[in-house]
Amino acid sequence: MLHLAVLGLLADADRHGYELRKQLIELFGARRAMSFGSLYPALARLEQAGLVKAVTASVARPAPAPVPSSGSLAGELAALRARRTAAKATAGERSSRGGRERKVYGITDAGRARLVALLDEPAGDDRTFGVQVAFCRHLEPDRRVVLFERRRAELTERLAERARADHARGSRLDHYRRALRDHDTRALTNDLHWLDELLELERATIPQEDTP
Amino acid sequence: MLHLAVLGLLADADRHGYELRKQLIELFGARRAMSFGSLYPALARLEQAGLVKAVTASVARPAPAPVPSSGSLAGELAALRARRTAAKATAGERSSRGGRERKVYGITDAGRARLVALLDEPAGDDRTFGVQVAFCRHLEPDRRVVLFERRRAELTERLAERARADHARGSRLDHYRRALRDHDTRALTNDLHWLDELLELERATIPQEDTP
DNA sequence: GTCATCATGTAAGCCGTTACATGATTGC
DNA sequence: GCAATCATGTAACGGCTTACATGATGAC
Repeated sequence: MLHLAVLGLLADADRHGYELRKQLIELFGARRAMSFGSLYPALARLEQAGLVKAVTASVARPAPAPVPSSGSLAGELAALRARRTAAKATAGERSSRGGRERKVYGITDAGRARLVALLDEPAGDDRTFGVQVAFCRHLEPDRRVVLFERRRAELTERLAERARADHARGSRLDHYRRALRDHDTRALTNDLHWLDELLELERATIPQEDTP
Repeated sequence: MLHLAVLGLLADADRHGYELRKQLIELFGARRAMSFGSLYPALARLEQAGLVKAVTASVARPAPAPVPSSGSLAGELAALRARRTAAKATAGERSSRGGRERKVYGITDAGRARLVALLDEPAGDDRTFGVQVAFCRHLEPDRRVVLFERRRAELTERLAERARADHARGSRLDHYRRALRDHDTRALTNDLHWLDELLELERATIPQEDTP
């Protein structure tokens, strides 16, 4: 899910980790946005896999003047500070604000391919489907229809399962469980209607290959 | 979440692990029901903590005739088999069907206390709130109101957050993201209405301490 | 005789979280 | 000079899943 979200966002524009998370919050809300603790390692893994590449690395050229190690801890730290300040001074495209050097990532061709593959894959998770919808413009129109219809089938199946269970049980549920169940069913039905709307619009815009 | 669900179900009646999971599926649906891989260890932990106790253990009395170990693997296995068959033959309350001996658990007083504590705790997770509602009849009426109102505040906050984000962004979202956002907002609003209904009913049945 | 269902458990692993370590810059 | 925000990372841990091991019983 994280990979999907990161690749999806980077498909729009190059970004650094911190920025990525802010976007995640804006798009999915604070509680669904992954924490830095998983975001940064994920970026590193994606980079290693060649799906993403650092565009503006804090390159820190071979160390301007290597600063012979004095052996003292304070000296080492001072050297590090100096190196960083230097890097900042020379980094042309940096905006004036911000603390540490950013590491800006961009998506690669392999990354784009991966993104499409992840969008095309069955969701598994409810939240994953939401992310897929958020980025589904990167999908071919016909694959988008498949995505929506797969989801539709899944929700229909859940409703059927629910109906079966309701039938089996003689509706011996207390007030709260009944309220919960009814509400869930309504939510499921709303989801289904929403999908139908999406599908209708999708089919209206792509009347593909119907002239024999 | 698992602890809450298990304690909630055992508060209704004594059950064994396998049965517990079937109930979980019926109540929350197959995809939200925890797997055996987490259910059995959870039961063991709850038992150790004294929140649950084995009611019908496969007691396997000190081994009817200890069967002096022959040293051969086949012999050991045969002995085990015999012991099990014996246990089955003597277990009075077992229903005729089923394979292995069941381990039926019941909730203890400490377990009931824990259940109420877990119901009273802030949800954290959306799914946890659902489980809390399913078992909230074990809560005192006034605490139930607190549970619902806390949730109400949480959802209201999410809607506000969303409105803020919508305002900040000049609504530059593609079709799919806008559809997703609108649908989420509608779902949130429906949840809020549902909670209001629950709260209204709750207050109607308990007009507590209003005569000064 | 073999398949589905009942029944209990263990082990490995995934995916995420919180908490910590580190530090620059801006605004009050 | 202090807090907030920007910025990147690591380490420990949690909770759940899958896959595996084991086996009885009934139905077909």
